Amino acid sequence: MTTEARIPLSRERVLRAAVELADEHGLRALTMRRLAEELGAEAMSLYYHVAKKEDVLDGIVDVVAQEINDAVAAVPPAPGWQGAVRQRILTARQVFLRHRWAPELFETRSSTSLAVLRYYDALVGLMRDGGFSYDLVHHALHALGSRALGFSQELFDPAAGESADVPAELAAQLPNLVGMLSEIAHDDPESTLGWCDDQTEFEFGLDVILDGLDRLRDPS
Amino acid sequence: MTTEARIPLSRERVLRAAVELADEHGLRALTMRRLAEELGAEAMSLYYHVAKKEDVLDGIVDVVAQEINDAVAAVPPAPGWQGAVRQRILTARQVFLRHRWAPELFETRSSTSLAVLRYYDALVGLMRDGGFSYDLVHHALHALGSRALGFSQELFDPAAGESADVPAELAAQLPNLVGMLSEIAHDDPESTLGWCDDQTEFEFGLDVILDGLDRLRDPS
DNA sequence: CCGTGAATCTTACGTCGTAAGTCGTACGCC
DNA sequence: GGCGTACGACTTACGACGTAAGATTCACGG
Repeated sequence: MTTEARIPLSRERVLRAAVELADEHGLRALTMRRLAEELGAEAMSLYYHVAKKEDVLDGIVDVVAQEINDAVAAVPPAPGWQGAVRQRILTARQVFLRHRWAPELFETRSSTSLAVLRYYDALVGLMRDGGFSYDLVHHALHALGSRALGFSQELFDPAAGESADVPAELAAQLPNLVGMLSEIAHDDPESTLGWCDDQTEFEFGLDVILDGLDRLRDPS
Repeated sequence: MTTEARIPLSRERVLRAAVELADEHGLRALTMRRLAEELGAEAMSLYYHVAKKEDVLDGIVDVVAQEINDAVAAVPPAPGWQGAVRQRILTARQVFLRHRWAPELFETRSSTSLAVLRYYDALVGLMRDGGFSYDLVHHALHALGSRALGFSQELFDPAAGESADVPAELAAQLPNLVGMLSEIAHDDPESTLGWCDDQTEFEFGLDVILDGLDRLRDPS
């Protein structure tokens, strides 16, 4: 079944296959052996093009970051610092939605991918143009956290409770939470996924922060 | 060297040892064999008290969450919804500072530890008392994200650049970032760690969000 | 035709989580 | 007191992982 002609391996091809593998089967499935198999090669052959597995992980972070930079470059900037930053971040978010495994990786990597730095550099530029001091930009980046890149870890409730039957005895211990969940479920009849729309919530949180930052700029 | 009398294993003892091991040597050192060794037992013996490694991880998340609940319970509540929430979150943060590995674990676990739910329940209660609708509380939890629990992943700059020598050619590609970093370094003579203080930044971001949320409450 | 160097494969080691089975010992019951 | 029983721990073993070391293939210029 070696019908595939004979495309030689290369760092690029390895990283591309790694991204594809993670997209389709998750980060946990991304092992050197599986990756080699996907490329029709043996595990050890990858090591000629890649230093070690960590190098692969750093590499695919960089691939995604470049994809983000390409995406934001393709969209004409919205007016106003806040519009421009908002648009940039939401555009970046689209890329993360295509690579669900990426947030976890971005957060655990201590690396500093050049592409990521370029992304941040442009973001800093937009804020400077909007009248921010370097000091405020610095605070702003910390305040935004991973939101600056376009994602915010859901660390609660994706399917919390599965709507129905909390064990009742447990529900009594969590009156406020149960109250909130039941009311949200009512008020939100045709929400997209489960009982809350990630995209809406992401934008809400983002706007709270951007509005707050806008008020902290030098009075104009 | 079996001088230790004969304390029998138990789920509790296993989880406690796991937390200790992670505290001292990091999450990566937390293997079933190492954990058993720490307890003076064999790896497979742990499986009598614990289903699998995932169970251990879920377990230590719960241990930390309980520690958080104990900590917040020991502090008399500050006045005002904003003060109370702020204090609660900063108190929780102290616990994460004692367990640096915990953020990563909280974020990757899909579990819903009862202790975590209790923490959120109380938080919801504080906001309700402050006049929030359930709907706004729901938005607020999303806006806060992991900040509600007391941490915000640093996904940039911990030692970015190491102060000195960016390769110069690279620096030219990142004018805004380089400008910001150099100025921050000047303006912040005796910062605690590196060139930016995590605690200060965490509080800054938290207050931006809390102030923003306060403005969104029903007018009182 | 034959080195030669780059690209790939083979083999092997140590570590991990854990399935399956074995063994010692404390305790209730006759 | 003797003894089955079952709880709690141990032994052995397997497959998957990352990767070190060395053997092998192959295209190409002399």
